[in-house]
Amino acid sequence: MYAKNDFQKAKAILDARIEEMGLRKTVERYKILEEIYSRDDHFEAEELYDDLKEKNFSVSKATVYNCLDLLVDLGLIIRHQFGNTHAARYERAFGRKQHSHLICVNCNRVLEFCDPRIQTIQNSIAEFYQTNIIEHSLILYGQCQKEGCKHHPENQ
Amino acid sequence: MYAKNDFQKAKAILDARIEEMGLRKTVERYKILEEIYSRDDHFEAEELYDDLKEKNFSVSKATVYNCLDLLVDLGLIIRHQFGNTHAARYERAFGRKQHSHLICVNCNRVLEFCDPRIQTIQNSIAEFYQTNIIEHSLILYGQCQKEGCKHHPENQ
DNA sequence: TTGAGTGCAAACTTTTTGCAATGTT
DNA sequence: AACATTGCAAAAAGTTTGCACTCAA
Repeated sequence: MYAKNDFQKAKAILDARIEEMGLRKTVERYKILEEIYSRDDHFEAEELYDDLKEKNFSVSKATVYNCLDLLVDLGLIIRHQFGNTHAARYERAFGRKQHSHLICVNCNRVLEFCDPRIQTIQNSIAEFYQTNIIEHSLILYGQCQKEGCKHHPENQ
Repeated sequence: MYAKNDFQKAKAILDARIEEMGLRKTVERYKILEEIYSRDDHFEAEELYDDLKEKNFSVSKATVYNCLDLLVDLGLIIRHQFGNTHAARYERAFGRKQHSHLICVNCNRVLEFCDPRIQTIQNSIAEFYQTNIIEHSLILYGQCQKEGCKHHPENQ
């Protein structure tokens, strides 16, 4: 299965980096990584916490947050700060092609899209300002036409 | 003065829309708008609150937040959610040309830049997905070379 | 054995809410 | 006078921290 290979890849990197950094291989870290790689969406820390609890693998929130930080640092997951919600959202880094986000301001649904021109822009700016650019985030806010999207009258 | 005209323009709109919506012309709303239009940066709600207090015009935080929401809705100010800080940041909408942001992950400084290609991308995506796109946000995260930028060793 | 990592609860930060007091219309 | 708006303080929401206990090395 596609996602399973991605998890194996991520796990191998986590393994290697944990050893390299002299950290400990705790059950929690691997369980959390596995849970994340079983998902295909943009989730909040709280959702991950609830999911694990529901699957009878309870971890404390502190551990969830600690682990998310570690996985972001290692590049195994990506953190987003969308403008329409308070909480940070995460997604796995492998097995999903690089993409940008189109957020529906009515129903909060996230649509992913790719456009190679963004990388071109990033390269131009990096060169112009002689700056080392680490990453970019392009978010479009719009109104999706999907069914079930509750259009607020004031947004029409 | 440049910024003063921008404030007058924003104030006129606020005036008109307040009447239109049957809201009340409170001193607070105009003071807050004026304070915002005297600034040229990306500030947090708390900073605005402190500024007003320092100028001997105290408003409650509730009022600051309420007013910021109103001004965003009316398009007189712009709200940003940058990924490196917790709090939302705001800037005035008039008198500043449309721009994107380059954030230094070391010192949190905000550099503004313009690139017309972003609008092109937005238009393509809007057409492709047959979606009404209201706004876009492109944020680049990098390491600036400005003096006083405290480079964290782990980021090098 | 040892100290990194965990769980828990308390603290903290940012934002929202409830309610009585105020002031615009 | 009516009620939208304010101030204040308390609550919420998301995240971080302190500390005692646990378990991987």
